Amino acid sequence: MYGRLWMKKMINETNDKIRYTSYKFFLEKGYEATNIRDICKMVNIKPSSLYFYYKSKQELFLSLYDEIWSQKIEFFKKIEDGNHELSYKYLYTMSIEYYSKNILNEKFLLRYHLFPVEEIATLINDRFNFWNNEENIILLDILKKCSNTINSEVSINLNDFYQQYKNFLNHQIIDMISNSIKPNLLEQEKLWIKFWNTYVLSIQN
Amino acid sequence: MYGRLWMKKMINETNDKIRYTSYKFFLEKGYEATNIRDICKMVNIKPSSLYFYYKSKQELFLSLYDEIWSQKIEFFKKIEDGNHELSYKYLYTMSIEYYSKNILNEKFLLRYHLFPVEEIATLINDRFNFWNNEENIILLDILKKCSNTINSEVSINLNDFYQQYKNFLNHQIIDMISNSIKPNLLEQEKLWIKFWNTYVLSIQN
DNA sequence: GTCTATAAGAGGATAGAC
DNA sequence: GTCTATCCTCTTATAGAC
Repeated sequence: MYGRLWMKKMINETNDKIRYTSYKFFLEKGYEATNIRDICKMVNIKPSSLYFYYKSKQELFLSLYDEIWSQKIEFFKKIEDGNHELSYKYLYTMSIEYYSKNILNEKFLLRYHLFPVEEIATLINDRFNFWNNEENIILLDILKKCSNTINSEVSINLNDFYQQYKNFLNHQIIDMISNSIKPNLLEQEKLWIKFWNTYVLSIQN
Repeated sequence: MYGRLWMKKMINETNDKIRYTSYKFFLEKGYEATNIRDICKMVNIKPSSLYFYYKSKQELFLSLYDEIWSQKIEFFKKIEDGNHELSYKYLYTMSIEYYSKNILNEKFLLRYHLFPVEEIATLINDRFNFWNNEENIILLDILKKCSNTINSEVSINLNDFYQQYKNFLNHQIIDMISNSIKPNLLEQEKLWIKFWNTYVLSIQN
């Protein structure tokens, strides 16, 4: 279940039900197979009532899509501005914690990134580029701070490291999505050490 | 483009056009967003003609799904029965060659595995289990032969190795699908060495 | 085998009352 | 805000002629 402001939830309960229900449908059945009538049946309203909140199915979907991204960005902003000392390992640990807690959000994003819906493809693509760019900026900022705080014996090319790190994380996210299980702490530790050693090894050649 | 017997192609041209067109639609637009009318427009026939070949949209889809799996199984059977000396590295090289050549088939399978279509979910699931089991049997047979031909200094648990090997391959397939690029031979070589070294290292602990 | 014609229903969306 | 009623379009699938 994706997070929402508690206050907002109390202001308008129907809208929250709509959002929660349609999120689940868009995630599991997909955009085309999700229909307004079924959403409304779950929420116990008539279709015309939904159109009071959203002018179209598209608008409803895009609003959810943006909220998922926005929530992720906020999480990493908090890490950057938090008072915990930043390190590569800490960023990785926090990321895995976020992704395993919000793995359905990642499944949602993956679905519409890998298999775009024609009707909204260009809209989604624009939004993806925007949010992905936001994420890149924040993560590169965090990585920069990491490289400043530790006095590392290896000098790292941040852009290059970021690419490999992202690839490493993406594989784990895919595994979580397809296996529906979270890696335990020991496995995480092992995977990180393996990644780190391999990376350091590769740049020393 | 997925392969077909040349003879079969000549026997019935319309059916091949239907199969080729619907394959592309099911792959790119998805099952729900693909409609019979659009397929028929591309093939230059009327919808009622399509129902001469297939009794329903489901049947058409399932027929394509099975052909994709069947083709893959045939490839690995040929490797097993071929006269080339079997080794882990050879299997890997041949697999990558197959996957990069037929990456759209893998995208097709991934799509309906990760995001099942409700209407046909149980049917697809049964078929997936069947074909996946076939693949496991053949690949384990090949791996067994590999472990026999080489006089390896490390003794390998085949089932364990197979799991890790499959995981390793799956990550590369996902990368090919999302990046739409094939890894070059040098990268393949590097990835394999990395995988092999890490695996041997891990079983020595 | 391919066509015309059409049944039968599902889906997105709106008008206007309360 | 939520309802009833309804419009219009799209979709799978069939009947029956050629």
